[in-house]
Amino acid sequence: MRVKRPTSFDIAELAGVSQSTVSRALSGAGVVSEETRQKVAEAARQLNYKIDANARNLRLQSAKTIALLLYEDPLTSGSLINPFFLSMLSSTIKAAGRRGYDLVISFQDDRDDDYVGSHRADGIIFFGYGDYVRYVDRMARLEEARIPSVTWGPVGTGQPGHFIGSDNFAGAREGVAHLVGRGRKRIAFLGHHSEHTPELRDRYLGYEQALSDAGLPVIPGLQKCCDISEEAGHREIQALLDGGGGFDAVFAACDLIAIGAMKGLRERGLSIPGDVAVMGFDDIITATFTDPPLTTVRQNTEAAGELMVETLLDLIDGKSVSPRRIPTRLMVRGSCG
Amino acid sequence: MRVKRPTSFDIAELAGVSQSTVSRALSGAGVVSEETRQKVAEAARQLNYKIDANARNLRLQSAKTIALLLYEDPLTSGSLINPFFLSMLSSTIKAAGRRGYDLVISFQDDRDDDYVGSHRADGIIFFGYGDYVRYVDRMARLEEARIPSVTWGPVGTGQPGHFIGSDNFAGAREGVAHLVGRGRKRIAFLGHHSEHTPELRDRYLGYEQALSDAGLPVIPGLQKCCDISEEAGHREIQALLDGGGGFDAVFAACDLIAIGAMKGLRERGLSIPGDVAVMGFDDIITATFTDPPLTTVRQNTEAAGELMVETLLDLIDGKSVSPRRIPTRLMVRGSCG
DNA sequence: CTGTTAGCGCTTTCAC
DNA sequence: GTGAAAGCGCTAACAG
Repeated sequence: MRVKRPTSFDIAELAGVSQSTVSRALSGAGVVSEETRQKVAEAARQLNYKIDANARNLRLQSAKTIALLLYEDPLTSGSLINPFFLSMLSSTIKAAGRRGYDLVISFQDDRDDDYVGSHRADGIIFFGYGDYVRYVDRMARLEEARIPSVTWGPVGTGQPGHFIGSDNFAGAREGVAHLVGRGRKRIAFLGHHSEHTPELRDRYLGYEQALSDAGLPVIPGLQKCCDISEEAGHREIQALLDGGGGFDAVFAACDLIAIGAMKGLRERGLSIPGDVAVMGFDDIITATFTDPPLTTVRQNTEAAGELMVETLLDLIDGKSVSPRRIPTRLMVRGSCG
Repeated sequence: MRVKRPTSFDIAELAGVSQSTVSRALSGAGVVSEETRQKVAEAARQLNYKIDANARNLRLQSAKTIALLLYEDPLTSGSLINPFFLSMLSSTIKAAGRRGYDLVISFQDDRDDDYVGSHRADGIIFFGYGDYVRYVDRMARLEEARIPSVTWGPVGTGQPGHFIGSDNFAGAREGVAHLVGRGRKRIAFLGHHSEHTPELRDRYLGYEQALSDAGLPVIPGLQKCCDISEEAGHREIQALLDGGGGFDAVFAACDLIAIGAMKGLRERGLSIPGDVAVMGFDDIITATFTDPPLTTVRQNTEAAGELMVETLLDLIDGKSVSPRRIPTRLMVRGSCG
């Protein structure tokens, strides 16, 4: 099955120049006369020549490739089925492509230093709602091994590593302020808020801040730990209702939770937003198609992918980088009145 | 930033053997005494040695990598936001990983022969609801260039290339038969059914077949061309209703369309499944969380990823392969009564 | 069972 | 502006 592909020597012969000239002409690097460049380009086109990536990368000691490692298994955990990540994935791949980088993807986060150690990738991007406490050691180790890596998520935790993420605190604060502005006073929170998931904790803190801004108390019992899934949202809203309810709005840490919660509310005969307003976070496509459409805090995935790749490539080039928070944007639809 | 990484010579020196012995010991290929193997393994561990992928692949003229090319752009087309593909993506990556292959992903389908031509990948998997007519030439060209490739989707079109896909015809037939069994007689179809999208056409044909099986006519005007998105489903169900309605069930070519259609029906005050039963295709996670939960024809993404990778690797090994249809499974929930 | 040696295809000095 | 030659780190004959 393997087919003999042309090498730069074949091109050289056809173009009547030396192999090194072919390399110079094609890489655009060295100085080559315009005439020679033309000849070489034509010969390459004629033989359908492609530079051998392995040879090139071996010589250059690089890979022109970024490894994208995902914390969680989308098939078993459900977390990554989160359409939000597909959107992130796409923008990241495109950002890398624009800079001539390929992306290899793996769900086995334990292969981190394998990729860079073997020159299969030049750096790593980490993705997913992981347990960040578990990853402190890993980050420290990668840093020590001088493996360039960027992690999506919690910015400003002070732990080792480089981070890019949304401004979760400000986003949540703005969202909950909107709820307050519509007259809601007893706002529940659905999501984790421990140190293990700093992104969600920031959203929780934004929620608290917005209440405090408005002089409203954080009502005990209205905060529920909740995994990132529709199932969990569905389950926890029921727990909240079983616990006596007493809320007129729900701020969910992500859209999937919000969607599950809406299902639970409907099942109990509560109207949205009449009885309970619901707000999400992320702005996945489905948010437009819930009933009513979901008001939510949008994360800018386009900017996110771009910034992560840019930051990683800076790191690979040895430049210094700083963590960055990407602004969110409130998308007002029908679910909050 | 670049760090000097140990080579097999460093390992050889530390272990007190020759470099080629290191290679043999680590690749597991050649014959090496158990004692030597131990020594080498220990030395490698000690220096945190990783085989250089570029050197290895250059030597082996392979890449141990599969390129996954997606027909459409998830950010602009919306089609790939289709959670179904994330599920496929995940199972494919895992199947490849189990066999020691990495996956590079690109949304630029025009880079097809670049990947294999440059030895960056050993073969290609194509993905997405593309316009297959446009791809006949491409497939023929890849075949001629002896580039191993497998395409997800339409099995048995007779066009060049190797295909793996669900049994769309049988799945649709079973689904519509279920609808008929519940007493529905005027069943609309939402989706494309041209030669450009053979997968959807097969679903359409299954729909026709089920009606014919039951002695029911295909009622003119109840079939609507519809893109693969919630937006389109929403739009086209309205067009159908504006055109006079007259249907008691909708068979949607995919879940996203079904979800959009449900929204449209609700907006017109129609009850599901009371007035209109709705059935989808794919079984994305969200199907469980619609109101009512969506009855749908499930595609087996686990088997799909496994089979695509297996087939591609056979092709790479020069083995002959045959197209395969993967059985679907009807998931009965609430939306069809 | 192990060591020596010859490349894989490319980029990049170094001469000219 | 171009050619000759070295060598990136590995695997696989080939000897011994």
